[in-house]
This record gives sequence, structure tokens and C-alpha cells, in this order.
Amino acid sequence: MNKGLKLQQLRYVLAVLDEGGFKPAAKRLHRTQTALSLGIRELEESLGAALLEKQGAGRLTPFGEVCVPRFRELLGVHDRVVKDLDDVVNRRSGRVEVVTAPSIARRYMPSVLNDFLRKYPALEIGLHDGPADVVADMVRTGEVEFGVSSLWADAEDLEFEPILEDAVGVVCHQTHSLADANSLRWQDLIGQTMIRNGTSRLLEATPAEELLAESRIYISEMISIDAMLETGTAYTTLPRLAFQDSVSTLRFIPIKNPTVTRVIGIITRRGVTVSPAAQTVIGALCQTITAEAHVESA
Amino acid sequence: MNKGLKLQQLRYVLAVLDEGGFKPAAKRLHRTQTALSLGIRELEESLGAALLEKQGAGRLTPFGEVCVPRFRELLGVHDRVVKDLDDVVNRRSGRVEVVTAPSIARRYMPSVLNDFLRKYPALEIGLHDGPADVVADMVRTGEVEFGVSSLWADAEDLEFEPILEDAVGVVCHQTHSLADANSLRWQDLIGQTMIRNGTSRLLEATPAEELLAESRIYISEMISIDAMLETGTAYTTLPRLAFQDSVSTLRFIPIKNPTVTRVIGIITRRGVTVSPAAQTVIGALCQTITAEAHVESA
DNA sequence: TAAGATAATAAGAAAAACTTATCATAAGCA
DNA sequence: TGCTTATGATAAGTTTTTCTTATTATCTTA
Repeated sequence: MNKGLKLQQLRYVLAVLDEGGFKPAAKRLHRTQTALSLGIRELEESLGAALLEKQGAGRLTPFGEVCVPRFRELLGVHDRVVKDLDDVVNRRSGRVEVVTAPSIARRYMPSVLNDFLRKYPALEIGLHDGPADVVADMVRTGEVEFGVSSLWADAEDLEFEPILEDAVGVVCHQTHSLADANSLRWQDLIGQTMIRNGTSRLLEATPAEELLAESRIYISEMISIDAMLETGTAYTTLPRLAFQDSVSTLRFIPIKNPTVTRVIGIITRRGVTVSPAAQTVIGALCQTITAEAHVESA
Repeated sequence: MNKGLKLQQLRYVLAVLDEGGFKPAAKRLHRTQTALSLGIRELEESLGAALLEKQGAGRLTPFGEVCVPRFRELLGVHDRVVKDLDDVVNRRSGRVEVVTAPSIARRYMPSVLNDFLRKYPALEIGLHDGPADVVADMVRTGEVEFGVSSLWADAEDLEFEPILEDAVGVVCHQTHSLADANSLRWQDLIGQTMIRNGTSRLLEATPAEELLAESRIYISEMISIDAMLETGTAYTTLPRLAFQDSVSTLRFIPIKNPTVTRVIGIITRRGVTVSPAAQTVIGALCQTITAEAHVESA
């Protein structure tokens, strides 16, 4: 006895049964009668017993009667598996977990998600946000398929694909002495009271390093920073995207010569291909960012 | 997308996973590393997405994680089907329905069944008995796979394979005038009171036809015939096998010149192959009959 | 940075699957 | 019956698939 059924041969048998003969079955399967004859014969030999009676329109032997329901079961499972996997590949099924920097989550993800959910009604998405190190960790552990953030140290086990540059600027209250400038240089900030925050690491190893060293205040939460800025006596620095225009008493002033930017990109585990569904999300995100960039520069 | 998974390719993937690499997996499957590489690649292309990460010891892509459980399921069903059918072919599973003439059922089937059940502990058997026409009908309808009996008219839709000849003789009470003969000729019976029974049709178109015409009693049930014979005033005819030695007050006297026999054989539906299990029963029956014939003639 | 291992690629050989053409057998019909 | 038609089996050859050997590229590790 030869282990290993060939699914196609099982289909031959079922087709002969359904169509009531070799010739019509062959026609339906786009094969010749001979192909079915040979294929079914081989199947019978591998099983060790005949399935179809010698003559007459495809009648089953008793053994065939035992076989056919199992053939149908096996082919049924096969066809379902094929369909399921096809659905996954063609984004008709699946779930994506994503983590981004808070600024990205607020600024870009809403429209990405809307697009995405409309376009692929059967896909599910989970969106998380957090600071860069948390983003990296969530990608590393596999909790999420990819992250969108800046990457401090380029880790061996992570892949970074830049998609966006985000320039650092001054944020201060409208009553602050710097508030009315259109743009600033770093040296303009010397002597001013600076609040450091989570993004201040961006200034390390830049012309702003000196300011960093002078600064004697560090506040991690944006809410608390806002409250401090409201006094009009201090400023902080933020990347453009992290600044919320909605707080109308604060101003954002770009800093030039040189511009300091954080680079935001797609973070994935090195050597792990993202799922088809996740690829779609990444694609949508990049497209959205490109579109907005055009709007801004216009 | 190309419908139709090849089971072997699925096994390649699982082997690479289990063994942690192409080379050991290839070794286990008695293939070269290249064969797996090519096979898995083809599978990936047919699915439309990668299953294994490019390098490293057979790690799965997220899509691969989705696929593998389904691969296992499909192969599991396949393997179970193969095993089930193998069991049927090799008589480790199955059920046979048989119908025989009552004489066969009493005389031969007990030992056949004992042999059979001992030899194939997993097979089930259903034994029925009845007169020749009932046997033929049960075979015809498919209620049973085959019958063992004589066949009156050779029906178009039935196949008859003779296995045994059964000579007709006289049955009478030990006090009957014929009781002490060692053998009789038909003419010895002229003038005696004959009881016809279900087997009397065997005498049609034989030298005994005349006796049949003279007979004025027909009794269908053996019990009632016995009662009548006990009076010692009448005789009946029976094939040897239908005569029960256990009724010790009755005698069986062979009739010769010419001998009239009923031919008992295997009755099957024309053009229907019997199941492997049934083939076994038929084989055992023929063997038992041959063995007993030797004993008797010895 | 070189050595060893692992997987991908190329090219050809072996095996499988399919095709056309032909044959045997059974069923239908005058 | 004998002729015709239809069905499935068989033979021989072709195409396709699958596998192998040989080689190359890439990653790992020492």
C-alpha cells in the first residue's frame, strides 16, 4: 500500500460520479477521458481496491461507497483552507497590531484607519501609542507587527525605514519674549529658561547641546509643561508634529540654521516579513503622509 | 492565485519547522535541500505570500503562522483518511451482511463465523437466512453483499458461482417401509404417499416429476412436516444438507440413478465487486466447505 | 576577516501527468 | 441477430513537474 493520496485523483472520482461517466467528467475538468481513467486506476492501485465498477455509468463498488464520503471530507477541508488563506492574502481577513508615537497616532492614524476600515471591511486593527523606547520594545517582543516612531539607537534586531522628517522648534506662551519671531536660530535662545522634555534627547550632539546643559527643569508630561509655559517665563522645544495647534495661547516657532529634526519611520523586527494586512496599513500611512506633506508645502 | 495545494509541499514546510532548517528536514524526507527550497518557494508563490523568513533556522512569517495550523489540520485529515481506508482494505474494519439458505446457515456458517471473528477481530458480520427467492431478493436490493443458496432461474442481474452440490434423498420415519434401504431409485417411490415441501421444486423436470404430480400434500414448515412424518405413513424429499440428523426417529436415504442435486453457490449482484471484508468471508466459507467435503468422503 | 554553514540558483535528469490514436466491450436498434 | 454507437481501457509519445548535482550568495561565528 502506497501512502499519500493525490487530491486531484480524488476529484476525478467525484467528477465521474457527479457526471455519471468518464467522458463528461473529463470535459468538466478540462482533461481527456484517458487522464481520468489512468488517474483513477492509479488511485485504486494505491488504495489496493477498486472504487468504480468496471462498466456502466460510474457506479461505486462497496469499497468506493466507503471511500467517497472521506474523499469529500478531505477535499472540503482542502478547499476551505485554500479559501481562508486566500482571504488572508487578499486582506479579506486578518488583524494588525500597530504602535506609533503619540504625535503620529493623533495626526495621521485617524485618517489612515478610516481609509483602511472602509477599504477592507473584514480587517481588524489595534492601535497603540507610546514613547520611542516603548514603541521599539513592542515591536521587539512581537506584540505589534510594526511601529511608527523615531529610533534612538539603531538596534541590531530592528529595521528602520524613514518616512518623515519632523523639525524641532520652540514652543512658548504668546506673551513670551520670543513669541512673535517667525523663525529663530539656536543662539537666540541663549539665556532663556528652557524646559526639557521627553523629546529633548533630539538635541544631544547638535548646536543646541549647550542649551541642554544650561537647562535646570525637566518635565515629562505635556500637561505639566503647558501649565509651566502658561506663566510666560519659559520655553521648551518640540518637534512640529508633537506640537498641538489646538492650545491657542502657545506658539510654535521654527528653528533654522541648522534645522534639527527627528526622523520618523517604520520600525519592524529585522528579518520578519510583515503580514499582508500590515503591509496595507503601512502603505496607507505612507500615502497619507505624502499627501499631507504636499498640502503643507503648498 | 493558484488554487490547489500540494500536500507534499505542506509537509516540506512542517518538516523545516520541526527540524529547524532545510537540511535536516530534507534528510528526514529523503530529499535534497534544493527540493524543499523549490517546493516551498512554489507553495509560497501559489499562496501569494512568504511562509518562512529568508534566513535563520526556519522561522515563520506572520502569514506562515496563520498557515501552519491549517496545514496541520489538512494533513491530519489526509492521514486519517488514508489510515481508515487502509484498515478497510486490510480487513481491520468493516461490516459484511450475508444471507444463506437455512441449511448453510446451520451447517457451515457457525464455523466460518468463528474462524472469521477470531482472524479479523475488528470486522463485523450480519448473518441472515431464508429460502432461495428471499436470498436472491436480498442480494438484488443490496441489503446483503452476497448470498449463499441455489438459484432457480438464473436472473440477468445476479451472478452465480457454484460451490457445492447437494443430492436430494428420501426422508421418512424409522418405521416407514422404505426406512431400512441404503439407497433408493425414483421408481421405488411410486405409490408411496409423498409430502411436497419448499425444496420440491428441485424435482421439476427430473424423473421424479411424475411423483410430484401424484402428491396431494404440500407443507411449507419443517416442523409440520416432521409431525406428519412421525405417523410413519408418508415420506418427503430433501437435499442432504437440509436434513437434520438430530431428529433421530427420521431417516435420510440417498436416491441414485439418477441423482438429483441442488447446486448451491455464491450469489452476487452482477457487476458489483464485493468488499474486501466480504471477499474474506466468501473465501473462508469455500475453504470450510472443501474441508468438510474431504471429511465426508473420507 | 576568514571559515563554516545555510539557503538560493542554474541546468539537466528522472518521474509524473497528460494527450492522441487505437482497441475491446457492452448497450441500443433495425 | 448483426450492425452501430458509446464507453472505458490500452499503447505510445509528449509535455510538465519534480528532483538532483553543481555552484553561488549570504549569514554566522570564531
